[in-house]
Amino acid sequence: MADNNKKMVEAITPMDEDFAKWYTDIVLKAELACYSGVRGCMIIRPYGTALWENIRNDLDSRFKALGHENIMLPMFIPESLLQREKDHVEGFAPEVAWVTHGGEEKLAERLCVRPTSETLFCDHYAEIIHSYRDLPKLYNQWCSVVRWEKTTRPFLRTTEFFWQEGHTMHETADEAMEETERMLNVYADFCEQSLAIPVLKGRKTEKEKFAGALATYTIEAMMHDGKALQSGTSHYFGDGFARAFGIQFTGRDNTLQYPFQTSWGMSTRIIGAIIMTHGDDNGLVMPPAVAPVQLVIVPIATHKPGVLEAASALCDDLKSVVRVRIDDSDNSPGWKFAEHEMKGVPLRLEIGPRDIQNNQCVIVRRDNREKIIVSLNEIKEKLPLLLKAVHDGLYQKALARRNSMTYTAESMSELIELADNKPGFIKAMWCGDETCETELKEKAGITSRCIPFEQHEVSKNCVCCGKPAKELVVWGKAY
RNA sequence: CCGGGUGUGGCGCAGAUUGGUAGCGCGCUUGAAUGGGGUUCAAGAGGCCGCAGGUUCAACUCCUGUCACUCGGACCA
Repeated sequence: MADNNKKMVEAITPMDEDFAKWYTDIVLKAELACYSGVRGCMIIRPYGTALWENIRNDLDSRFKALGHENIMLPMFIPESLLQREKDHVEGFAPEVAWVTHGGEEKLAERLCVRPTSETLFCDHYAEIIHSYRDLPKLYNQWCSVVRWEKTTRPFLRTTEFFWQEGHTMHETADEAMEETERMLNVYADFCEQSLAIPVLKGRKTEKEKFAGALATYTIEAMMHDGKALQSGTSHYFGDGFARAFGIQFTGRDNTLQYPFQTSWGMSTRIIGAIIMTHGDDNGLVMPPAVAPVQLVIVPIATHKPGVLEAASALCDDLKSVVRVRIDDSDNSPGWKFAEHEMKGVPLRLEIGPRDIQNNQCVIVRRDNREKIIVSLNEIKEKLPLLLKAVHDGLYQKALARRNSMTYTAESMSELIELADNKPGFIKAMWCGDETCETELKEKAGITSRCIPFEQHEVSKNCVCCGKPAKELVVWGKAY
C-alpha cells in the first residue's frame, strides 16, 4: 500500500516541498487550464470551463433571485471616457491595454480594453436614468477584462480574466449601502454553501480599497499555505461617479438628484481558491455543488461478460440524481483511480463481477478516501447524502485549518515573530493611521486583509504605534 | 519593471565544459493477455534541438539579440 501511494504522488509535486509548483501541477494535470501562445493568458480547458459554468450558473441564479438583470457592454473604452473619474483612472491607467489602430488606420482617440466597466455603465446610466421611477437599476455583466499585470499565474492573476461585474444605481445612499452589503453576503454564502470555502467578511482599509470607491468590502479566504486570497468584493461608490458622469434623476420631491452606486465582482480567480483550499497531494478536490463530475463509475474487469453493461446501465440510471460519468477506457482500474482523484471527482463508484453478483457497489470519497459498500437498491438515496458529507467534510477541514492558523498579536515584536514564522492570519489592533499600515508592510511583510465585521478587542492599543486602537484588523500575506 | 532559473518528439529529462546535424524514461499506435490502487509482453510511429542573427568547413553545443515560462522582489483588485 505504501508503495502504491508513493507511485501515485510522484506525478504531483508535494505541497510541502514547493507550494507554487504544486499549484501549477494541479492546474495543468487536472486539465483545468494550460498556457496559451499569448503572454499572461491561459486557455481554460473544457474541465475548467465546466467548473466555471457551474460557478457562473449558481451565482447567476442568486443574482437573479434578487432582481438583477444581465447586460452586455462593449469591451472597449474610449480614453476620454476612462478619464472621467480621477481616482479611477489613476488606479487603472498603469495596467490597461490600448488599441491604437483600426486596420491600418490610426485611431483619432485610442481605446482601452476594459479593465473593469464602471465608466461604461455610468455612461449608459446617464442616458437611461431620469426619474426616481427608473431606480434602482440592478445590472450585472458576465465578461472578460484585461489588466496588464507584470507577473501572472493561472487563475490567480492573468492578463485576461473572466468574471461578473454587478453595477447598481440607487435612489438613496442607504439603499446603495444595503446593496453593497447584500451582495457581499451573496458571495460569502456562495463560497460557504457551494464551494465549501469559509470566508472572512470585512471592510478594506483606505489603502487597499478599490480606485474610486468610498468603501470596499471583501471576503477573504485562507489558502493551504496560510496566504489570503481575496475571493470577492463589493464596493460602495456614493455618488462620486454619478457626479463625474452627470447621472441625474428627478426625485420624489421634484428636485434633481444624483443616484448612489455600487459594484461587485467575482472572477475565475475563485477557481484558484478552490484548488488551494481543498486540493491535496493527490490532486484537486472539487466541492460537490460545482463539480463538473460528481460521481465517476469505474467498472472492474470489463472483459468479463455483463460488467460493462451493468455499469453503463447504472450510469444511465444515476443521471437523474448526480452528474455522473463512466470511465470505460482501457486503462487499468488503478490508473483510473489516480486520474479521477487528480481531477478531484468527489465520489468514485467501483463495480465489478463480485459486486454485480451481490447487487452492490463500492463507493470511495475523494476527501477522506473512505470506502463503503452500498446496495444498488439504495444507491440513489445514498448519493446525495454522500455528496453532502463530502461538502461538509471539506468545509470543516478548511475551517479548522483557518482557525488553527489564525493568531493574535499584541505587540510589534510579537507580530513580526508571527509574520516571519507562522503562515496565516494575524489579528491585531490598529489606530487607523495609514503610516502604521505601511510600517507593518515594511517591517513584517504583511498587509491588512480586512477590518472584519465581527470585531473584538485583542488589546487596547495599536500594535504598531501604541496609540489608542480604533479597530481590529486581520493581517497577512496575500495572493 | 529588477534579479535568478529554464526552453531538446505529447510530457519529464540527458547530450553542451572537450562543435562533427540527437538519446533515455513515460506517453502514443497496433496486437495479445490482464483488470478491486498508475498491469504486462511484443512490434511500431514520432524531434532538427523556443525564435532570429553571428562565428565556423561544420552549431543542440560558442557569441549576440529576442520571445515565452518560472522563482524571488517591486507593482497590483
